[in-house]
Amino acid sequence: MSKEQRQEQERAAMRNLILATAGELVAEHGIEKLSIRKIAERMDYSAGIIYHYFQGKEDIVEQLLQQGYQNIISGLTSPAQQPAKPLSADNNFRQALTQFIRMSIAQGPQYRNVMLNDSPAVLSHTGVLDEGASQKRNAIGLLCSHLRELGGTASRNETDVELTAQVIWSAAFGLIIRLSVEKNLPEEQREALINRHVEAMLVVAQN
Amino acid sequence: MSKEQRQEQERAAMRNLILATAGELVAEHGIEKLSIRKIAERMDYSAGIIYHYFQGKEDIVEQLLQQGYQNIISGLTSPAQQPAKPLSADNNFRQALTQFIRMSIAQGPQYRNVMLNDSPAVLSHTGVLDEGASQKRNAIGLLCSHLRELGGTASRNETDVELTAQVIWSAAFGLIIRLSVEKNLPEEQREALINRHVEAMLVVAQN
Amino acid sequence: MSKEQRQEQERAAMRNLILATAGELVAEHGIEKLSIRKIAERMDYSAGIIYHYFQGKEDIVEQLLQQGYQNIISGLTSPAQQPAKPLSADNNFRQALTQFIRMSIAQGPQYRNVMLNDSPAVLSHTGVLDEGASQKRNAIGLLCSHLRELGGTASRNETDVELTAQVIWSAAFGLIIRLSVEKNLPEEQREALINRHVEAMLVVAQN
Amino acid sequence: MSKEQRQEQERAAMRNLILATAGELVAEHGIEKLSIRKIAERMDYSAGIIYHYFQGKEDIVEQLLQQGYQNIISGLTSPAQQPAKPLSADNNFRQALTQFIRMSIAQGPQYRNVMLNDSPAVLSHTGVLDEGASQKRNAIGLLCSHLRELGGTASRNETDVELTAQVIWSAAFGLIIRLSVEKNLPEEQREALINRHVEAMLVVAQN
DNA sequence: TATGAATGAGCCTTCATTCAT
DNA sequence: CATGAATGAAGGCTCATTCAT
Repeated sequence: MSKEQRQEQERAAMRNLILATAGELVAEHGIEKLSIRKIAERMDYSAGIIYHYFQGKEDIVEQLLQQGYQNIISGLTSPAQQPAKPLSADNNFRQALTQFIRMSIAQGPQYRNVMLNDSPAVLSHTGVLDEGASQKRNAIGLLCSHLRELGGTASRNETDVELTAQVIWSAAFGLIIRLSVEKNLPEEQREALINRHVEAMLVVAQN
Repeated sequence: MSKEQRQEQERAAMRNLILATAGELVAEHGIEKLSIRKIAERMDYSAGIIYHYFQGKEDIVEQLLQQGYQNIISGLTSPAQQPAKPLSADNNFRQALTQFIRMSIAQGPQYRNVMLNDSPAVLSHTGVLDEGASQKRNAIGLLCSHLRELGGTASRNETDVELTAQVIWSAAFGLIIRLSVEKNLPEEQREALINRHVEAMLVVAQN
Repeated sequence: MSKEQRQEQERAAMRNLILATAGELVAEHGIEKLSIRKIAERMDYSAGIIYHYFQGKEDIVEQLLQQGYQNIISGLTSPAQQPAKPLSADNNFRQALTQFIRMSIAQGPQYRNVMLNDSPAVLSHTGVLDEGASQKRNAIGLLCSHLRELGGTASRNETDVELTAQVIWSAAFGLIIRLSVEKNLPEEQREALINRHVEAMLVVAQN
Repeated sequence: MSKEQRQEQERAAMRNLILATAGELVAEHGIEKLSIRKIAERMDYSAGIIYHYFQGKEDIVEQLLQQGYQNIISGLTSPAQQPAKPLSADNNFRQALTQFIRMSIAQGPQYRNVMLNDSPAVLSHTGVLDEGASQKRNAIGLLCSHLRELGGTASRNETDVELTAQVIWSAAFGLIIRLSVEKNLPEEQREALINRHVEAMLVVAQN
């Protein structure tokens, strides 16, 4: 058993090494330029060996996207779940949204790769606009909680809350993508935009 | 002259056919998979002939993007410039924003190709987040006008107005992209999201 | 008749234009890079028309070489045949050889193209080393005359004179080619080499 | 180790096979017509494999030239350095020059490829006409030694000796190239020309 | 006479993938 | 487990040549 376990572990380690290396290359040159050979070359392995650990290039790309998705998800939810010190509802919202934006930007190019991918397989993990998303997506669910906490929600039914959360989420998404596309903006302008965005969304949330 | 005209026309027709075919392929498999050979194959022509009409692949891609860009631009400005009957400021804003969203969506995949392209050449036409964008981008400039009209602007300086316009623009951008990625949403949900978005942005604009 | 003549003349003019243009291109980029399209482009004609005047690329190249050969030949013989003022036999030889070298260099790249071409067709015009060349090649014949004039020939039979002429000719040829290959030599060095060469060959001729 | 060695050897063998095949093709159709595909085709391999052994076409051509260059160099220097039995200065010169000519001719087409190549990279190894070449080129240096030994040098300064060596070298070069271009000369004529050339150059050297 | 459309072959190169070892 | 040889397809591009007009 010990032997089998070790083998299993080594296999997993190799798979991770491959994925990590692939990730680096994607980050550097974009997913379209990714090639098995380049992965192997950077790992100082031969190209053939990769086929012992993955079925082919598609397999690797798929795993990469899923992994990317998990990073994104975990990056989003964990901090929000731990508001070290409960602040006012306003500030809770501000902090959660800001963190959402900053964490997403921090993901780098992977965020774009994942969130702009429209293959059904990926979308089943990343879709947020369908009715009922608040149940399936932590991010939307969390936003709904914030909205309820902020009170302007008295007159709203559940559907309305969810729609508002989706609108806020996609607004943030737009800013994140835009900042990633217009990648040469001065730091100050980026900050100003994020701040103005958060304030604007707070107004939406309160209304 | 008639002859020359006909020739010129045929030449233009061929160029358009090539661009259209390229457009199809891009819509189907993404711009990265576009290849001269595939264009020719789908047109039932030999690959070489394409070099009679374009200088190379780059040329084609560029034309494709510019064409896309021009559609987008014209889609944006013209309707807003013709508010058939001046309505209330509120409704003006609602209508302009809704049209902006719908027109962008109507562009189809080309909108994504253009607006997510981060090459400097394209960005010089599509960038909207830098300081001073209200002077260079009709869309931002128009939004600024709307914001001033809506009054909540009393306390705002010019910079603030621009920032708000940029925040609203990128929020709409996020929704548009999201709707294009999550392309299988039910019609009703799409409508609900757009409506909720417009109302939310109105609140932002008035505030 | 007048009409036919005119046509014939125009046809010849066009052929010459094509050959001249091809010659330019060869001089600029080497014969290997010559292409029908580039000829046509530089002439501001379409590529197809060239096939009205020549059978194909090979045809053009062949004509070009022959023309080049004729330039070379005419360059060589005419000045030597007109020693304006008869000098001493020594100086006659010096002048003839120097002119041979300078004229050949003046031909530019065409000299190399022609004289290094080893196709039978070209060789039948440019070969100088076979027995009896003094009868068929003006250059060798002329050198033989000079050798006889210079006297050291008393002890030589005809074959020996021809061999000596061929040795001198190929020695000059070697210098010419070398100067064309080592194209960045300082002017002074070139002159020094030519002078030393001529003096050396004079010694050979006198001996 | 045995295994590694074998692999290394096989790799080298393949590289040599490629270079040899390339050499054949160059000899047959000239270096300008050389193509990766043709090399592979003649080897009964696929074109791609060649990129396992060489970085690209340029790499192959370079190796080919260097190989040719080294053959030429080694052919030149070694015999001259081993005058088995010191003969008279006259005969030393005769033997050295004859060997130089015969060895160069023995190189076959490669000699032409190398010595007529005017790219700076190659010229830096093959240039012989610049001032000071006697220090950098064994062939010229050796000729200078011979010239000094032959005595006629009393009245010559160093520059003059070098120039004479260069003139003799380029004369031999001319004969070599000419014999390679006029490749169908009868054997006897070739021999007669070489002999006459050597005698003529001896006169130059002695004078 | 002259054009421009069109083709098919060829070029160099990269790549995913397979396989014997 | 790991390698390196090998292939076949694909990609961008240039070219000689043909042909209808």
